[in-house]
Amino acid sequence: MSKEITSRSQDYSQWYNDLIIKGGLADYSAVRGCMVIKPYGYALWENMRDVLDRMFKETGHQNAYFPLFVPKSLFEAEEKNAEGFAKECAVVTHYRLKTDPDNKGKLIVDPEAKLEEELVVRPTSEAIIWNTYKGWIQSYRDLPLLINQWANVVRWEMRTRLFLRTAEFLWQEGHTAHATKDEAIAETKQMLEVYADFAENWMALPVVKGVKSANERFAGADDTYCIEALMQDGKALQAGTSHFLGQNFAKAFDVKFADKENKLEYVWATSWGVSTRLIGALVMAHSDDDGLILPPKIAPIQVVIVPIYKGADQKAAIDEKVSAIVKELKAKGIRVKYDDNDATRPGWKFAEYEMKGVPVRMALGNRDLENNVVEIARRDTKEKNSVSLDGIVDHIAGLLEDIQTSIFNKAHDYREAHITKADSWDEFTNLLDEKTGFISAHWDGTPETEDKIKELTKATIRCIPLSNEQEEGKCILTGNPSTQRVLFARAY
RNA sequence: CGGGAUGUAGCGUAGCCCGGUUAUCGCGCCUGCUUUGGGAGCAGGAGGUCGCAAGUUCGAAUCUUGCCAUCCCGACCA
Repeated sequence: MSKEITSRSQDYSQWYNDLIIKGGLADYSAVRGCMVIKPYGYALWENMRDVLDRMFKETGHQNAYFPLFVPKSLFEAEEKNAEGFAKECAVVTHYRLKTDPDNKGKLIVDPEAKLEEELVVRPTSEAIIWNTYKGWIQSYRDLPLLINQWANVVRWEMRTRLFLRTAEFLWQEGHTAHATKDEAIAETKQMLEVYADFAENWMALPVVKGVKSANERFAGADDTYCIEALMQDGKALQAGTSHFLGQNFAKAFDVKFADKENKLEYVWATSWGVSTRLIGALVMAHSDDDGLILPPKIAPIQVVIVPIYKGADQKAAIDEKVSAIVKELKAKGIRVKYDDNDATRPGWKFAEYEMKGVPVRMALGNRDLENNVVEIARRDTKEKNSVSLDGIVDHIAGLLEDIQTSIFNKAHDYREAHITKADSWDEFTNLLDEKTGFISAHWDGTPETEDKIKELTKATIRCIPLSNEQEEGKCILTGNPSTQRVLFARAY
């Protein structure tokens, strides 16, 4: 078995899978298209979830939980939404098995137990939630209604990839109801800012904030705002979306409220979500050929301490020193692991924690104790230094901040270097094939042109950046007049 | 659902073309001793319906047919 992580130049897809499996985040499962998130990967998700959850609550949201199953009649109420997801829905048709009379020890679906109405396993929860909101909202005093749910959803994808696209995935979905259009739009934009803040300041993942074109918009939304990230292979990844749903769901589910003048109005809606896909984004944005590189702020283990010793006496001396350091680090809120497992040797541990992306490693042996120092290695640059044990805790705290900033800057520099303007079709296609990344180009604004470009190049419009400057130009494909550049890329 | 490939121990594989003792090798696993500053060494050991089924044959991992599963490339997608 190869102990090396496959070189990214050879096979990016293989590189990505190796990172996740060898980094201990997840495994393929026995179920088609589904994955098992292992404890280390789940700890990472929990850290991300905790930060996001706090941000949601700080912006006035509450958590709730809605059913996994959506009756088909409810699911189809909002036509565009239903159509958009129809092709990837898992459907429950029966509620019982029975023993197979012809095949001992086997079970068959009991044909007697067919459901009157099929249940759709939620691919997203707008339908069941808006059906519920109908009963919760009567007056403007009930608004705004600001709810988030942490849940799993199922989308029966043809082809799957660990974290990026699995048949079942974990996510959060916010669903809000508002009295006015402006308030709903403000909510949509606010949550986009929350996502961008989380991506950049916690995941060290630089993102472009923007609006989707009509083709890429969420089924049932009037506008889809998104954050787009760039992976190290030059492909874009949608990292989060925030939808302004207009009154589409209110009308589909007949959710009206009495305003101050006692007039009945449909409510205005938003929904927004991020998923375990963010972990995939993290992996592809920061890792190198030696394994994962996790941002300190969300890494399950921020510091690992590896003892190096011969015999019980040396071990005892190291244990004593380390327990004092661990206590101090924990007091500062630093997540530290002392790996004194005697079954594996130091070299093994070094490689192991590098693959897991632990930001800082301390190695402490007899030699160090004599000199009152410790060897500190940072994962991102692989620099190793001998550092005095006096004031070590402050040094580590500073180092963690440095690493957080440093990996953000590295990803940011890469992203900035891969946003390129194209002003002719040849330039556009060459950039896509040779340089990759985001291509900033003029587009005539029609879905037909976007489709044609996708057909010819596999590139899609990732977003129309919010910070876009208005600029006269000609569409890259048709030459028709255009007022602004949009970002194209090949995407996951 | 179209195109391509692959199924041999927990993982990765040799053997298949050209049928013939007890199915190869590495990693991992178990026991013991020695080790421990970058994936340890030695010794011993356990582990197999060769994807499933039928056929050809004295004899099938190997040939034939059917089925199943998985992976890769498309279409679809957070």
